[in-house]
Amino acid sequence: MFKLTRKTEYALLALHELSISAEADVTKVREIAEHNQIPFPVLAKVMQRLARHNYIEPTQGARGGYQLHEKAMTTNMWQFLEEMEGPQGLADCFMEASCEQLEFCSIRSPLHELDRSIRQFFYGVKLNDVLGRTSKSFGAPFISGTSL
Amino acid sequence: MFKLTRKTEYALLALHELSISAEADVTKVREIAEHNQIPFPVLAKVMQRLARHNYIEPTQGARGGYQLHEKAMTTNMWQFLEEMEGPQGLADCFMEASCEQLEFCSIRSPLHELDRSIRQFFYGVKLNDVLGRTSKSFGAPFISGTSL
DNA sequence: TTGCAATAGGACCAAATCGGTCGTAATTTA
DNA sequence: TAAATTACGACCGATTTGGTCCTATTGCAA
Repeated sequence: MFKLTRKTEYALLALHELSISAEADVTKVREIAEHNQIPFPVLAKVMQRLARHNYIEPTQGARGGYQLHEKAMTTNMWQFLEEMEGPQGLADCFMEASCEQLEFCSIRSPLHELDRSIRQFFYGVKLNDVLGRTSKSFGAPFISGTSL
Repeated sequence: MFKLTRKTEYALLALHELSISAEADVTKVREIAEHNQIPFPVLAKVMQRLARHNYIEPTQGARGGYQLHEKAMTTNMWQFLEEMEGPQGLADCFMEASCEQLEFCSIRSPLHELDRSIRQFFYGVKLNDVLGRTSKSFGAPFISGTSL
């Protein structure tokens, strides 16, 4: 239920590699693929997706490659995950509008509450945190109003 | 990435229905299936799984059915999810032991930290909370040590 | 004791998702 | 022009998921 897809892992690895290379450098996909043992064609498409969402800047042609968009590093993880893997949520009825038995669903309201607090949690995590460029700890999240 | 499987939803619906019926009653799977528009054979197996993990108590034979184990209501959601859907984690290397490039992985440590804090979050959510039998709110979880 | 209603559980299937390959354009440098 | 690189769609195989079907097994009740 919580596993990152392979492509999201690849995206994180690639962003990490870009983040530790000199800002002025363009890095070739092939290099990143080799360093991280990722099949080149797969990573290539991951990079295109990252570029479409402005996490990185492509340079085409020979001597081309990608550069990091620094501002992407402060993006929160929920947005990142949705841009990498599509709309997220505990249940379809929290993403698409419809569920036939919406009105009869006995657990919708508490589940929706849980869904919201998961989102809140991930809003607070920035890409930077996950790329290990800070020494910050996520700490132990807690639920206000409930006993742990 | 975060979606509950259908079977987990079914399990929650069933537990909810058992939780609002009289304690002494045994409830038939067929009833629960009809009330919630769940295919009977599917729900039947979900119930068996719930029983195996002691969330409910089966009574076999004619006039049989299931009863809620009250103590299950205080089970935390992480345990519940793992018992319904199997081992959970952000990446395989946090569940199974091995990953070929473990030592080279540049993002393992921060991801592991994130994984841990997600677990902590779900440890704090009890089945009771998700079944809507309390009016508790999950509140907004936060990450200590990071700026939101 | 026989028949029915219920849980127990395995075998199987179709659809969706996921991870990956391949082929072909478009773009830029040398 | 040739080579290197990103851009992108079509396709494939494996796995997961949601579901059906069939056959025990158990226990109540006529």
